[in-house]
Amino acid sequence: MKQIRSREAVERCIAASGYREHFSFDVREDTALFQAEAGEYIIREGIMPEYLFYLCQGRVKLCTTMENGQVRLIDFFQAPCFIGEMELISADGEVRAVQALEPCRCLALPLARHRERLLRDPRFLLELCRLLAEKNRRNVIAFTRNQSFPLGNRLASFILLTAEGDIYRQPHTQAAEYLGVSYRHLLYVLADFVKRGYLQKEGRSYRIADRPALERLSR
Amino acid sequence: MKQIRSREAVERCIAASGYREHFSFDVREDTALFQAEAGEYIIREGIMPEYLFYLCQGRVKLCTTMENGQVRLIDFFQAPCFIGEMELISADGEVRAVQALEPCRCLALPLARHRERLLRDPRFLLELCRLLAEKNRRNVIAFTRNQSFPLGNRLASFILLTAEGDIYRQPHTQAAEYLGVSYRHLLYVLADFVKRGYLQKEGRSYRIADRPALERLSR
DNA sequence: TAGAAAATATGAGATTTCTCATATCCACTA
DNA sequence: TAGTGGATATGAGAAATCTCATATTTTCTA
Repeated sequence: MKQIRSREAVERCIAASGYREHFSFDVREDTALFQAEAGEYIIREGIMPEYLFYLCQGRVKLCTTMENGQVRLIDFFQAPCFIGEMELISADGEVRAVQALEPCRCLALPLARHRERLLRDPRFLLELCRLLAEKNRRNVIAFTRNQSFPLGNRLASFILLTAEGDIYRQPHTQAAEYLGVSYRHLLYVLADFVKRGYLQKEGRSYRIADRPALERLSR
Repeated sequence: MKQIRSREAVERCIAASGYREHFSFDVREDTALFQAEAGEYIIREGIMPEYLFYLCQGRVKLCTTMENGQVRLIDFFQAPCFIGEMELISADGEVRAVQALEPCRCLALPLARHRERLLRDPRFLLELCRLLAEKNRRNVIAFTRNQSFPLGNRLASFILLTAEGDIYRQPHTQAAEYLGVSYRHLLYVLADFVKRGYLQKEGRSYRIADRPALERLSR
């Protein structure tokens, strides 16, 4: 992850993202700005992050490694949102990896200097409560909705969510895990999408060939 | 819901449940104690509660009514936990019903007098953040785990979770919705449980006849 | 108290999804 | 460079689950 030192760029991100409103003290001076390319890690699994991040541009995915070594996709987030806030508030839980899905910009507040203050800042904490409650609500809705649709629909959403431009390219193993279906079945439905002309296979990735169709399916 | 006025009973609940540790100010004096019987509502849908509750004994379920009038089960909670905290922090969201599954005792802090203070109390807010983060984690685990098991396993958990004593009696429509399967299929699997001797049908409710088997299934 | 609406129940056939077996391709390492 | 492990791929049959059709029973209400 590359730091962007241009003060002007930092200020622009801060101003455009509503970042400052989440705190009751002035965070501007100590806030750094990072740029992560697609595939790059913003938080590495198991390593307590040194910053509280605020994603102000881009999309990321959250993963964890299971006992058997398999990587499991957990969730997706898009700007604007905090990253690393779970690690901040409950230092006991495992640290899960956050990886950029496309070029991302993150504001970053160093925890070494601000952890204590954040954990005592009622404005920040109330904001966080609200965001967590909102996330909960979204999860419940997404989940209950998901359950009731066959894979075709959920896969369409997943492709649109994770595609970079027109290219879909996620490890099938992870995708199948995340979508809660067998590897085999995922391949069936992907093949079906190709047959219907929604996707075009290009080596080991897929090009979105009929975006409206996918959007219709994902509703 | 009946108020229990015995000061001694209130103090016992407060002491036994770790209630006071969630606040940085003294809540003891203003805290009331309520008793809810099975089936009774602790929070009614759409009506902003007048208290922040803290469940110190019993299990409850969270429901909401959808546009078409159907009632949808969302989640279950057991003591000790807050009830009505989502309504407190984000006053915009709809208020969802909380109903006792068995006799419950709830400590209750009147919001009229304490809302502002709670929303500015860093200790309470940090606690809440932690609980919400924990709930998130649990949800994610439950969701992803659920997805990968056939109904038999999930139904076993569901029966053990919602049974009152040895009697299972939930509206099939709600159960099917919650478990994410069709009404028809739920009935198939219930019939199968009866055939295998896990359950005994008694009129329109079911008696748990082989708890170990259900526990094994629910793992 | 008759009739309507909702919950319970069951059958039959169609879809979705799973398991297992097997083969190829690719990257990495000894 | 041969070999190993992992991801990709595909087939075949079985299991899980759905949809639709249709009764029966309960509950509510006019």
